[in-house]
Amino acid sequence: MKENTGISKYVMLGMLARMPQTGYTIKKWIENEYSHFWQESFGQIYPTLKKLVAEGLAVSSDNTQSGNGRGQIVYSITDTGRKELSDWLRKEPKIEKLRYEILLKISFGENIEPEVLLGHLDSFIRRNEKLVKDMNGYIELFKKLKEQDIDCSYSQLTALCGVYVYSAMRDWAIEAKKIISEKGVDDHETKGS
Amino acid sequence: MKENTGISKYVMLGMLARMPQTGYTIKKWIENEYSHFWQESFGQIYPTLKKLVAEGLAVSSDNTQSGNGRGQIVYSITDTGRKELSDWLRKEPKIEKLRYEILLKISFGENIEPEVLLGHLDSFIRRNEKLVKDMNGYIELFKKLKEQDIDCSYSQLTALCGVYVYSAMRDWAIEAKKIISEKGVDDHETKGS
DNA sequence: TCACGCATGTAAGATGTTACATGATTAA
DNA sequence: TTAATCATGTAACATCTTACATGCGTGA
Repeated sequence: MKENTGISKYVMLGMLARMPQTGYTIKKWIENEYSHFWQESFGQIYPTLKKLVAEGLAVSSDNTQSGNGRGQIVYSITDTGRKELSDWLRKEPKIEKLRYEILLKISFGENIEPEVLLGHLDSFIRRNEKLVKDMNGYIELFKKLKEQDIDCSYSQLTALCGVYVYSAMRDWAIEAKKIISEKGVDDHETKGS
Repeated sequence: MKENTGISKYVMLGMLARMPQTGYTIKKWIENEYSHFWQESFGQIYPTLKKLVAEGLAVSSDNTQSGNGRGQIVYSITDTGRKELSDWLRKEPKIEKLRYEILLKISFGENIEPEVLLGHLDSFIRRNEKLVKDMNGYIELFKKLKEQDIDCSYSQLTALCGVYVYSAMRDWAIEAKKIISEKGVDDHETKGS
């Protein structure tokens, strides 16, 4: 019973709850819509999907040679799978693992010229600006889909979270640049290497 | 040459660049000051520290029975270690791995009663409020230390980032609650289980 | 004496990524 | 015909967490 692939299992279940899908399309969804808070690789997806079937949480309709490519495998969620998913959804979420390499580098900033940090912050700002734009793009898309009676309100909420967080990151980086360039430079000079 | 323990190696180097330390104190620092953007476990720390010594990036002064406990091992960074650290600091940071379980659950929200989501968001808000408070506490502490000529400006910057991000998270969650309770409830009702 | 904090360490397992292999279809 | 995209999969490796074992010092 302790043989699951951690949370990936529930990610797959949640994706299949939307509609029957292939591992490939699940990957695409996660890349596009989820990248700002979750990521999965094929090396996780395909084995997990097989496990779901083995556990009776999904069924695979092997459409060999039907569609395109080498014969795609469409997975659908079962009732047991839906039950498993909603049980998990009820549990209080706790995993919040973030690893921001840039913050690590900033925090070790006294070991490097401030100009290097300013450079890192510049690309960080650009990256976050792009992400905010992307997220707003998704929100617009979801709004349009809603006009066609396709409801994506929950995905829209996560995109909104992206807007909030990426904007905050950008604002922080701008402020950090200001603080570093105002007083960080002479700091390093007086110390030398 | 591909035998490093990933980024943990540089985290250790950065910690030792501040002052000679034991693995235990490094863990404490990371838990307190870094938890919002990085985490390391003893299972990573101790082996990594040994590797640093093997690679000549640090030296261990084995103060057996000197301090308290079973005999602590104090590690210090070498010149080669400092060089390695600053080389790494120069490289553009890219790792940004975040896994927010709560966003996953929100995005699968249509499979559960909205009340469950509202509950998750409530504890999320409380958690972020506490974190903002903690971060502000650190900033105050760092300011006081600066009056005593102990410079923590770079750590202060990362704490500031915490303030920005956690505030954004809290604000988003408040907004999300509003959106869900305004229209999410009847949505689920019309669908049934 | 007993619990707790300090302190180090390892083994096992869980988790995750990367690189590779395969091969069909589609569009240029 | 060639490249890209669709599509599945595995093996090797890298990484990370968890649980455990050890044991001293300090204060209640």
